[in-house]
Amino acid sequence: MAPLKYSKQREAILDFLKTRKDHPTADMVYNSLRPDFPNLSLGTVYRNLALLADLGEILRLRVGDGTDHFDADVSPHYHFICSECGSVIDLEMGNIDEIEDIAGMNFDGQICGHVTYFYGKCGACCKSSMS
Amino acid sequence: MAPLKYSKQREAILDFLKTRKDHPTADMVYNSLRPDFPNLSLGTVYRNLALLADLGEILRLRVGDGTDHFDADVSPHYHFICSECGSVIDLEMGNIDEIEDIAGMNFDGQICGHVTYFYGKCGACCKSSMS
DNA sequence: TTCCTTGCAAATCGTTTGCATAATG
DNA sequence: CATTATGCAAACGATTTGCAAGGAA
Repeated sequence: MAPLKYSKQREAILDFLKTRKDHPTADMVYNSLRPDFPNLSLGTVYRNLALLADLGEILRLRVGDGTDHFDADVSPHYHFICSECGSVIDLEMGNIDEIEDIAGMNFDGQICGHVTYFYGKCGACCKSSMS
Repeated sequence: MAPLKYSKQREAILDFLKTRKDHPTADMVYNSLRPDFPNLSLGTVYRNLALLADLGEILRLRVGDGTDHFDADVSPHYHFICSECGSVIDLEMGNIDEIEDIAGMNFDGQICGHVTYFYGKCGACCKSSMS
């Protein structure tokens, strides 16, 4: 559908995301890449993030803070969002796909996916608030 | 904290939400109430929805379609979002709170909540697409 | 040369906010 | 009367888009 041509901006955006585990926003990507691409435009960042997400090369996380976060780790895993500092952290946890079966029991449609975010206070915030 | 005064707009907004099971957006609330309140303003709708959500009288649902949906049913339950028609449907399903325990097992912070949305094709869309 | 991609700026969309006025307690 | 709530419009932040120019195939 889309013959897709190479662009060094897109490559840089994907490479950058792969180096990060903190799930940056479009703006963070933009600002981090500006030193290397002085006339990079925010529009290009948004366009490529959307494209990469559509291709399944990255994940778009709608964590509920108003701005989308992105993750180059597309393997199935879950995220935790700290209610204090807002950081988005990967969770290493067992499979919970059975919740789809539970959800589908009294439902007359097809469930083929779910999105789950966990909330609370992260380790760092727990420590720093030992008041 | 907030001495809260009565307003017929707020009452109408809450009453309206209670009559609906389809989780309207702010704009839907606004348009549905306009016949009764010709000079109701969208700002008032947003202000009251935010207020009611803060008070815990309604739920704000961030289903991922860019606009918030609201639900006057504040009892614990889950939602399904149809990927075809976008409708937001209540699910009657058993408790899955154990996913928080599973998530917390290898995590050094405190997990005190989760948000889960199920996706797929709703009953109506399944029927209408029996191609 | 074709047409995808970029940079830039303007436009959109959902939502929030400032302010003068109206309504509540 | 003290204050909260409203309507209106302007302001906002995140994201998208139109367009002319640049770069890949």
